Amino acid sequence: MSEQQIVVKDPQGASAALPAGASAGDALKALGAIRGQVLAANVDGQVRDLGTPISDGATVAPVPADSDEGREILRHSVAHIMAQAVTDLFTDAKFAIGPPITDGFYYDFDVAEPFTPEDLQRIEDRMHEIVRADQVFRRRDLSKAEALELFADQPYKLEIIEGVDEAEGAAGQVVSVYENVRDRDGDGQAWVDLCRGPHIPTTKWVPAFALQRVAGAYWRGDESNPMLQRIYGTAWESRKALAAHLEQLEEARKRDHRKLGRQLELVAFPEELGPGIAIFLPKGAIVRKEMEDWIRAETLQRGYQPVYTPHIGREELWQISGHLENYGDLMFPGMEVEAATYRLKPMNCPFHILAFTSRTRSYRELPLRLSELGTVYRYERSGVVNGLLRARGFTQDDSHIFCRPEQLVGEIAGCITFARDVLRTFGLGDPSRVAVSTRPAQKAIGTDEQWAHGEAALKEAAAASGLDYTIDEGEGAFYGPKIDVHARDAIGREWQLSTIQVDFNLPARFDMAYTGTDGAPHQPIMVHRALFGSIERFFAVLLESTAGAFPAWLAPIQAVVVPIADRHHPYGDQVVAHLAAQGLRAELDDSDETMGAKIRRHQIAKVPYQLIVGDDEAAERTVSVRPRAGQQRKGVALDDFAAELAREVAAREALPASSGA
RNA sequence: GCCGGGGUAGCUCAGACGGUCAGAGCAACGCUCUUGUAAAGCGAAGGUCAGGGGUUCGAAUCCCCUCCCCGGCUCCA
Repeated sequence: MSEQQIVVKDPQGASAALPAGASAGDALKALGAIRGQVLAANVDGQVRDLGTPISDGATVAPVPADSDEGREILRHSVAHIMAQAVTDLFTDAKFAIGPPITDGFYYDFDVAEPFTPEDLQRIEDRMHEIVRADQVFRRRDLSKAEALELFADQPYKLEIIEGVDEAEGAAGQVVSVYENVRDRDGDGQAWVDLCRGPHIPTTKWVPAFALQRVAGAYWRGDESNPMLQRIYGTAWESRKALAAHLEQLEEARKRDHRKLGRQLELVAFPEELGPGIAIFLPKGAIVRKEMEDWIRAETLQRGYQPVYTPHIGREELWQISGHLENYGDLMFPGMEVEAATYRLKPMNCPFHILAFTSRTRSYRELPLRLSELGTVYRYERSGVVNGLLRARGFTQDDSHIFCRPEQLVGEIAGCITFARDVLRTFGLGDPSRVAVSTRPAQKAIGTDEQWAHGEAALKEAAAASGLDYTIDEGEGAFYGPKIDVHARDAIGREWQLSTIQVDFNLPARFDMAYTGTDGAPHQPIMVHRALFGSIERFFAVLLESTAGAFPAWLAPIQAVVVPIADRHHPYGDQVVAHLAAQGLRAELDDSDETMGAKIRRHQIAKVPYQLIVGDDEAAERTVSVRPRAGQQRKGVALDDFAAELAREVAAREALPASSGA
């Protein structure tokens, strides 16, 4: 057959002739496209194994190991290797699914006893053996019946195979499996897994991996299903990339807001108080107050009106709103008082609605934007509480905008702009992701038309913002669709912060109305929005992103005066007074310590500026300015420094993300 | 809520086959030192070993229950 030839080309148009039956890998070699590590080939827009036979006229592009696609293939392959190692060591283990995920992979197993850390080490050792054994990944296509027989003792695989027909229709009669050929010269003894692929050519193509942890996970993510044991791992295109990733994880651990919150004396979680409830200590309270002052001023400027509403109210309110029915599990139990039941508020919405309905409203008042830093309480399940990121009591920068239908898109657009301004001001840059969430499959109230209208308005406003957005199908709140804004922090992690929600339902449930130009009552549309999301969560993100090195305008102490000897205390007091007179937060360190110890302490506390004062400075009315990061400047006139710092604070300058880290 | 791992002084941690195992460093307190750029010296003090129950001659150590924390799952701002 060698006389038969096929021609392949690369996306740039270069072509090469190959013998018939050549593989994708052969094609890449012929095209000169294998440079460095290539794990797979993109054939006519589909990622395939290097061993896939290719047809005449195919366009073939390499999938490099250091691309997102390449890493996914690598991680998925390592997941198979892990599953093989587990089944080697635990012969009765049933295995479920093992996909690649962001930065790694996992595989779920059903085993009699949960894995121990020692097991993890054994599994990892066995995986290294498999990698060294240079096992080939070979694809085989089977009929459904063949697959059912092959996996007869693997109930989870059977369940997946059974589902194939429904998912893919009559054409989906064929399922694919990948076998790891364990003995290259031998009888074809292989470890087989149900899989779509693609995979790396052989196990020795795994440059670097590590197993990380074991955790319980429900089969198919449903808590009514049995709990499986999930092993998480990570794999990279090089040892260096793996080391960099592990280092990044270590950096994240160092920045943990619970740890920094304690070290920097910002927040405390006293056990006596109960889980998920935080105390803001004086230093943390200053940072929070600056955040609150900024958002309050900004909110007023954008035409919102402040309201204050209480923490508790009669249960009837949440019956009307539907929260009790749809959200009841997350509410603290009722308090019986004078034949009525009161509840802590899990949301501020009904109270803002009551502010609206406190009298008749005219169309002239719309859009009516009510705003509050409202503290809410949610009975989060015990296992989910996580410092300030997931608390049982937290404060939302919550606003509800009541508007007419034709105002809706404009109001949403205004919220998106506002959300971007929040992120930029706090040094988080532009949103990393904007997602429009649509109607949930279950537990949703309202008509299809209302949902469609809300979703359309959100998409229109998102498109108008110029930001790319994605659709999160079925992720909306029970009362309406929403836009979530995500931001990336200084070490690359993504957080969901702002949320903007459209709601036709609560206005109806509360019989809200305004008088229109026609003199008749009309129902307003309601927009819920929280831009920080929760002050506590945003605070935590800010803390982890800056590693505690807050920009000067947020720093609890902006400048600390370090006197060289006791005799410099009077001048130090003058410096502090001078700065304080300009509204700056300055302190004198008059503790009984050496200067070196003081400097070290304040450096660790990430104070933006240390002002060293001794005989020279006192005589000349200057300070030696030792910034948290960068060069020290001696002999700076006190007036000049005060003016500089005041300017920096007023401008809310965000420091470079790396400073002080 | 579920699976797994934890809880020793304010903080970080040692001690754990049951028997001088109640320990260290830092912080806080007292005294001395008065300092020119990331940790001065000395002293005294500090703990129902998360809480409760059990096994034992004897429990920080073994067993059970509860509380709290951590990593995940589910859920979420």
